[in-house]
Amino acid sequence: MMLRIAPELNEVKDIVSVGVRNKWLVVLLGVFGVNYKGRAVSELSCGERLLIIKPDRCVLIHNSGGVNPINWMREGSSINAKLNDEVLKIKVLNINPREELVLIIKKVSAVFTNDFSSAGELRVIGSEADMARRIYENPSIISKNFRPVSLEEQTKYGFIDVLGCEEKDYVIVECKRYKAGLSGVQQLRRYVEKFKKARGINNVKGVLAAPSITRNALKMLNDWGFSFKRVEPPMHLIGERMVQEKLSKFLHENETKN
Amino acid sequence: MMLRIAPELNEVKDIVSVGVRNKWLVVLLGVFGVNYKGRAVSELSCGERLLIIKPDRCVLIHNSGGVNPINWMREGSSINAKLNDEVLKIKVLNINPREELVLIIKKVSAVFTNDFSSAGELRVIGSEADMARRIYENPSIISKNFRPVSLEEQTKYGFIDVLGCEEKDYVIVECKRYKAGLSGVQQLRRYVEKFKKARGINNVKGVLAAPSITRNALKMLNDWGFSFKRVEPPMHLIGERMVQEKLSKFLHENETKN
DNA sequence: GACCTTAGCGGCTGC
DNA sequence: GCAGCCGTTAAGGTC
Repeated sequence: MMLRIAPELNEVKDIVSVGVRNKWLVVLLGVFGVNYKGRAVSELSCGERLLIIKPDRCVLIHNSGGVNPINWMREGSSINAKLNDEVLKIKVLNINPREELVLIIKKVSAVFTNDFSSAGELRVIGSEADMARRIYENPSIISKNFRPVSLEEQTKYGFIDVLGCEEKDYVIVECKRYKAGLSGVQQLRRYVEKFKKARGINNVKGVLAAPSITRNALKMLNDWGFSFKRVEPPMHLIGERMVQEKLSKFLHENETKN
Repeated sequence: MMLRIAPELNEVKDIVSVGVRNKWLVVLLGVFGVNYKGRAVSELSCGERLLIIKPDRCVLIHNSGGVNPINWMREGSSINAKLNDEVLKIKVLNINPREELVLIIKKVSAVFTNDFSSAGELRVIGSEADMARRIYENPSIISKNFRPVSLEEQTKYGFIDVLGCEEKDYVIVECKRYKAGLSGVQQLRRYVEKFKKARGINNVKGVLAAPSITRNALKMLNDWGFSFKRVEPPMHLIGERMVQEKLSKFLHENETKN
């Protein structure tokens, strides 16, 4: 572990170099500007920012607000620090795609490096896939006669969340976790059209399943002869009223399925 | 500024509380688990992680790899730390939407808090809007007879990147910065259809402008009678061969336009 | 506030 | 590797 408060830039250079070499975590709070050139070109004028270099050698530069970094480089970059002309220049390179990030560091309030071991994965409930699975397992959500056939059926034009039938008709269900918008309708439309064409049939219904839908999207849906099915968001099952026991059970079931 | 290496949890509590109260930056490297409940539900088992609380009170939890946080809360959350049963519990709350994040901290390697002033914004060149502007200003990119009429024209169904005409026909251009896919075709299709309907006309062409296009997307584009126009990515202008002077000029022009 | 879109999207999955 | 798409998407703009 290494740490300096208000260090000289040559000390910073050493700490960053050690951290990068050892694949440790590096955290630096300081004043610097950033130039990026790669998938776009960006310029970030000098100011107080937080620099993070992770063991996997991805680089994050954070402003004082916002969830997303204002600049970043993805994992596997090569990182080089060098002192010149009263500033510390950190150059970060990636190939494929070729990208370059340059930090011009003028002043550092604090810099820190330490081992940072990797830890377990996240488990999430309430995704679109959970929603599709719920429909698959409780087909009456869609209609009395709905009989699900497959889940996340792969096609060349994307995958169909739930495919099923209703008496003699095929039914394609597209799920959206929250309010459905135009793009959801377009997606459904694409699947229905391609499905009809691929099988040379015409009796294919389209259903958009979501907790709600925007006005425009509903209009478009109707224009195309599809229907909207109001479905509780995937979170519904695990809402406030749900007891902890149920949650654990759900989590466990979910886990065993993956 | 406050800092502790391998602190006791009660010290951590104090530092976090001070940092949050003063709207400072808080950085903590330690061993903890995270539970999130809000737009979804997630469970993150105990492990070594990096916690960041920003002055705007957004909260980031990072694993040792990856650009994105593994858990987070958006700005404006309320944050409360309390010691109980040999662990430090940090509860983060947001309303609208109602979300809750709970950290169970078992061990801390380092914790740090410091003022973190906000700094300037990022300037980016090479966006889709830049691409549309280039076409608007250099209409021959689309065709000899293309006459642009408007840029980013707003409609109820999304905005049209470039609208123009070719002799007696209207032309709607949808730009994509990189390889265009199915959704770009669908977008174009939507704009063309709605435009036709809104004006009660039929002579509307659709052009998808991008550096390249996927096979499926091209097929769909052709099926719908639209055309593909290969256009250099917005980065082209500012590629390797471009001298620094030109870049500065471009940056400056861009600036004066915004 | 509703709605739509982009993003240096990131990251995952299936082929 | 390409292709398509979800995401606790985030963030920004317009109506």
